[in-house]
Amino acid sequence: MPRQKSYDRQNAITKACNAFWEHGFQSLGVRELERLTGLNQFAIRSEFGGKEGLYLETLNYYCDAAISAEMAPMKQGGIPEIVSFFKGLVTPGSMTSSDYGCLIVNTGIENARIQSPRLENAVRSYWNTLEDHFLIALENEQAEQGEGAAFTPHILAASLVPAVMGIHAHNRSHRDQTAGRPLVDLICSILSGYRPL
Amino acid sequence: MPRQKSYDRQNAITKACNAFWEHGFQSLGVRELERLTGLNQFAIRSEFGGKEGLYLETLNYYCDAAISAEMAPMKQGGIPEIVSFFKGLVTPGSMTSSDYGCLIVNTGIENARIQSPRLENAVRSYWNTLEDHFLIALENEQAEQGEGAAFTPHILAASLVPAVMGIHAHNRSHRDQTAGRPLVDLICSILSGYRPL
DNA sequence: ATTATTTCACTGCAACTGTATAGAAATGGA
DNA sequence: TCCATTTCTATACAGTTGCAGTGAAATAAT
Repeated sequence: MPRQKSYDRQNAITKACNAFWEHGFQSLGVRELERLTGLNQFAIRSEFGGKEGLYLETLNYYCDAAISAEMAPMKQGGIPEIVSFFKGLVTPGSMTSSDYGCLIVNTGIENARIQSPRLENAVRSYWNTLEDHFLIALENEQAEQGEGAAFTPHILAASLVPAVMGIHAHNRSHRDQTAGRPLVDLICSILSGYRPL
Repeated sequence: MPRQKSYDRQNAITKACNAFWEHGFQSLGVRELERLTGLNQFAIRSEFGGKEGLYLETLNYYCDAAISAEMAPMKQGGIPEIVSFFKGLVTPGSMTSSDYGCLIVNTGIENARIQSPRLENAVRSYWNTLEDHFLIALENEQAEQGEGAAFTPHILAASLVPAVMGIHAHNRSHRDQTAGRPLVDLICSILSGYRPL
């Protein structure tokens, strides 16, 4: 019965994600958004609930992709998997590596003004999820090493999260997805030091 | 001969700095800027060269203040002065500690769209200055320790800069100027480890 | 007091914002 | 073919943006 849609929903979300990632939320007008995603204004409103709705959808898409592609291995792993995650932050081709930094970091900084609780929750949830993954991997590691482990999982996990933010922020600032490598190397060497041979 | 101005220039810059720090550049309209700074539109245009001119002035003010208040000690110091700098990032009352993160980090992330070369230069210059201060302090430290120092100054300096960004980003994201403390502690303990008794 | 100069408050302007609405176009069943 | 339903394009709308212009107010030297 209905007329067929002129866009592919998932494809539009992917394009919207890239667009917001690069330009931010406020700077990206609805008309430019149409152009970059292939959506039309009616679709943005009826399918996603307006610009903010579409943004929220892209945030969820980004989070899910990052979690399943980059974080997930840490749940079954230890320090080596954390090291892999950090290396992914500055490895071209990785989901979590981009000249535009990280959509969540960017949102967290921009959202201070927008003050949208929905956006705030999405951001907070992402960082909680990351910290949880770090924590699980560190607890796995601790269980493997026994009581002699030279770190406290929950404290170390809490300090790795802002390090991730800093790598992203540095990448975006330099518009270079490998710019944060020195800190990645430092973190990785510290973590490796916690893992006796 | 001239009519006296209704504002104090330095006071206006200070207020503008706080306003931009909290709200960002794009989100803060000229009319709200008037309200928050005590300036009038004519003054913003004639005295500062419009909104972007005023923003640039606040960036310079912020940079100068941060450099002289927090970075300067590192030029004559070593690792203890670097440690002090990091602690300042999460110490209420410090110039470099704020619930709104860091004006320069925020600008670096927001400016990806604005693409103003003047803003870009201000940001880049700030991070270069910080890295230079780290480098000098580390070289001082190395000179004091002799050839046995367990770090390479220019590599370590380059990795400390994104760590600073991450602490700021974390603070802003949590709207809590002490939120980045776990990473601060981690960095400080690493640095202290580089300094034999 | 008159004058020249500067700063002021106020209004106007074109461009843009996100959203809403209206009518045309497409679709598949009756 | 006609119809109900959905999506499309296009226009309209009220609100905001940064900036420019205009005449009044203030100031200090003449």
